[in-house]
Amino acid sequence: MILESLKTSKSAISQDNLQAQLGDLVDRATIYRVLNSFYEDGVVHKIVGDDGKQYFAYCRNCSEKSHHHNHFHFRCLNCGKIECLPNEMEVNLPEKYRTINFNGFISGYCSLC
Amino acid sequence: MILESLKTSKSAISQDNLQAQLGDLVDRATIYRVLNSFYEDGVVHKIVGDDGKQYFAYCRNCSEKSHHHNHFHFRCLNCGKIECLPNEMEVNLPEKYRTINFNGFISGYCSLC
DNA sequence: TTCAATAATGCAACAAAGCCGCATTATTGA
DNA sequence: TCAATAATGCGGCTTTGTTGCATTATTGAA
Ligand SMILES: [Mn+2]
Ligand SMILES: [Mn+2]
Ligand SMILES: [Zn+2]
Ligand SMILES: [Zn+2]
Repeated sequence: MILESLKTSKSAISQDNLQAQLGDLVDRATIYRVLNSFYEDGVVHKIVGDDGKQYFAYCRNCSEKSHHHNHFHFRCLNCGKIECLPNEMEVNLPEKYRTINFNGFISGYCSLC
Repeated sequence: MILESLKTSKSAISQDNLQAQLGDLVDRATIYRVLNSFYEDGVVHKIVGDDGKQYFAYCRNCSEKSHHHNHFHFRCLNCGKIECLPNEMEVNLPEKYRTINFNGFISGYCSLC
């Protein structure tokens, strides 16, 4: 059920989001565990929002081995939607620096709000 | 004292960071309040790390009215330093979207680690 | 099919980060 | 000088996320 929600959702979703969908069918801890194992298995990517919360989005344009997650995410301060922005980014790190995790996040107002 | 720490620190710092410097001279809640009022007054900028924590960095290349905070921050997973990366970024938002807050964060390993 | 080994879940507790109300203390300025 | 205002400490509270442990479910070899 969680995988289905992730697949069909257009936006990145968080635990409380899923909890609202599932009610008390599934425990809080289980949702977190499932999301984390999806993340470890490369099924979803994880973003930490500027609200300090973790969001998860189904990997769509990723092959098994090569993931492309260097895009920004947008959160509308009014309607709350979290979107993946299309453009993949490149960031110039200083010499010899190595990226492990990219976390690009912008909050603001979407076209409807 | 908090302002002094922010001014002299080369990296963005968090509450627990300051607490370690100040000991129990200043209460936890007060540190948060001071940091937030600096932020509201445009004295510092605030970044939410991919560890979910808030970091604050003294505004260095900002004028009173125009701030330039569209840069990434880097956290070394080994030594823990948080740096402002020099390059200012531009992100293409979809039509009619408006940016309120930019939060670029990369974690990885620095040149020394 | 059966049943022991393994995995997933629920429940409760816990920790970290951050915020807020309220009483107290400090600062300001008329 | 002292009343008004602001800053602080303390305690409690919420939210987010994790973990230990007992229970339940699933798996797969005999
Ligand atoms: Mn991916
Ligand atoms: Mn600034
Ligand atoms: Zn919106
Ligand atoms: Zn380092």
